[in-house]
Amino acid sequence: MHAAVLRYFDHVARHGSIRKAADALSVASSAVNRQILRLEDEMGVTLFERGRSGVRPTAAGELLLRHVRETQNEYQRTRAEIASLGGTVSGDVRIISLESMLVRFLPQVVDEMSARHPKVTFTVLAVHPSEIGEALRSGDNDFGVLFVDARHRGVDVIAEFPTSVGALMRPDHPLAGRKSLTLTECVGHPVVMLQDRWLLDAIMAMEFAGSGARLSPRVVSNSIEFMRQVIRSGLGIGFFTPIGFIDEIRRGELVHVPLVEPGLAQSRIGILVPRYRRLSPPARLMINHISERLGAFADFLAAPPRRPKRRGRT
Amino acid sequence: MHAAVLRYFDHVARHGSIRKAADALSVASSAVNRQILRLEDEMGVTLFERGRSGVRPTAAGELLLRHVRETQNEYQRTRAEIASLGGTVSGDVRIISLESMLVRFLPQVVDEMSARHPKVTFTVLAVHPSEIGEALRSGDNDFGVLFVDARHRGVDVIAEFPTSVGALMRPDHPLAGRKSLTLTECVGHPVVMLQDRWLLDAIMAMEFAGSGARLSPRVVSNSIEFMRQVIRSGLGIGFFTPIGFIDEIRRGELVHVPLVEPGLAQSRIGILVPRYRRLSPPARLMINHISERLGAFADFLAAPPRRPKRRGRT
DNA sequence: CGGTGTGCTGCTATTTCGGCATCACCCCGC
DNA sequence: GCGGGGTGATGCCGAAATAGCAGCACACCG
Repeated sequence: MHAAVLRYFDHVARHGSIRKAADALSVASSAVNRQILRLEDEMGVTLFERGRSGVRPTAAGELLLRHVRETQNEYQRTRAEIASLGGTVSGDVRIISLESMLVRFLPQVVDEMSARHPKVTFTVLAVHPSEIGEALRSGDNDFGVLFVDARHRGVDVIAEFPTSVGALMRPDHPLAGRKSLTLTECVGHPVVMLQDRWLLDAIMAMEFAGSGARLSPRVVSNSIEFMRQVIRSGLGIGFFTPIGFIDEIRRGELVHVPLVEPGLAQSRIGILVPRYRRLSPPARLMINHISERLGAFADFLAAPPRRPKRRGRT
Repeated sequence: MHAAVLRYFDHVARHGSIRKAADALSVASSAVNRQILRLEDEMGVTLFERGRSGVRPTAAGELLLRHVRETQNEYQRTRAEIASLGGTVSGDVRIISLESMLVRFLPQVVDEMSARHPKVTFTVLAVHPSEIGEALRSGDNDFGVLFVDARHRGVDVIAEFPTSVGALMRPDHPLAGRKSLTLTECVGHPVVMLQDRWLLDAIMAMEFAGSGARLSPRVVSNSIEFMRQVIRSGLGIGFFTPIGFIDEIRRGELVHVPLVEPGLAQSRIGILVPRYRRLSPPARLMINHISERLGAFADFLAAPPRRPKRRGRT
């Protein structure tokens, strides 16, 4: 429905090059070039600065770019809404997430949603904490499953759940019997650490650094899967939210002891949506589903993991 | 830049007929028809119900229509924003207004703005009070200069000014010397009245009706210009905000005595914008200018003509 | 100095689009 | 019943917009 020049313009801006954009679009570069020139003529201003190694949007180009991308996003959302009139929910749901949610939680939720609504597609991306703000505001994503951070602006938290960040260890670890722990109590026990600023949010990094606790990292990695194996081998304690390890905890292979550090106790995982963004029907369904599943986990964690009795939902 | 089918689709919905829309667009009806058919094929749903006497949007059509119109509005706003980068402000400012503002106030403001920014065009419409909500929410208009009414939802009041609704009369009228009046004090004096629900807002109609004051209307009309002449002839008292008669008041040809009826004292004229609407640069300028001029009038009315004082406002 | 990258531009083929005439249908008034 | 005027849909054809190909001019780099 929308003119091809919208896609061309968007791609050129993304690739920073007319030829690369044309390549990605599978059209001749001359076609893309002429559309851009015609567009500039229509607008009466230059939209790209021509450099020796490509093009870069001018101020006017940025403005028009915002309009073009918003139009494309709204078009997709409108199509999904129209399709949902016929009873079948369809469209693409775009989620940005904490890495820890990508390990167990979101795959399961996506699987369930996908079975229930076969025509819905999913795009789930892990984002670097520094890019969260831009990723939410750009309009490219529907919502995020992230740590709630008051520093985010222009973002609404439409559901949040307490997460007990805690020490993850084998059941035969000396500290495994404790009901709760402080970081200082962990001093002396070997720990496994995450790579800086990734996986765990910057808030937690600050808390760990500011607590004054001297933890001796035996293993450092940025792979949660690697960490999982390391902790199961008994090489040390890991500090995580339990969500990525829910299966091991249920099976009794790992024990999660909540930390009672004052700052960490308030950690919350929330569903964050860009303010003023209209959500597509599948996005709304997905949010409902994630909320439900997160609530179930919160219930499970509130009840002692000794007895793996099922709380409520299926 | 945008595909022609957007305009076609919008016009067809507005006119309720493909042929009429094609006529308004100055294209053959077959062209418009084919574009609509192609659009429906692309969407996979019927967008119009074909009736005996034209077409009517289906639910899916309404959804797409909203997207199309929003896209067109945002495009105009974006163009104005790009144009303002070059220093010259341009674009169309769409205002809905009280009729009383159209008589003296807005023409003057438009004239001043038009002189300062020659490339800005203006669309100023008087709207029936019952249509204010829709007119603001439809996205077709930038803002309204209207009585502030708490019943409006989804609308932000970004500036408001007290208006002293009062009795308008010749200087030689028996009541002309008063500092203030109540409606009951006007009983016995002939008055000229406005036609119901028009010009004066519904609030005021309620107030007039509920005050129990029995006023004898000698002349009833819906034309402010006609009222102006009638009052100047001394046929009676009129009840208006002074804005439409500011020239006569300044020249001493008419006197405006504020009413102290409890409900009426709180009347305010405000600049109302649809919530979440991004304003184009000329619209912002126009709002600033109107605010300034309204503030000047408020000052003029607060202090007798001999001593004009300024209240801070830019 | 050629090699590779960039954006731009004639030329030509193809696709799309618009205009005209026409058809089929429906409703209303005579 | 029967035109007349209204509607949207279609076939045909010319015009306009678009895309593809090849090539140009320029800038960088080793």
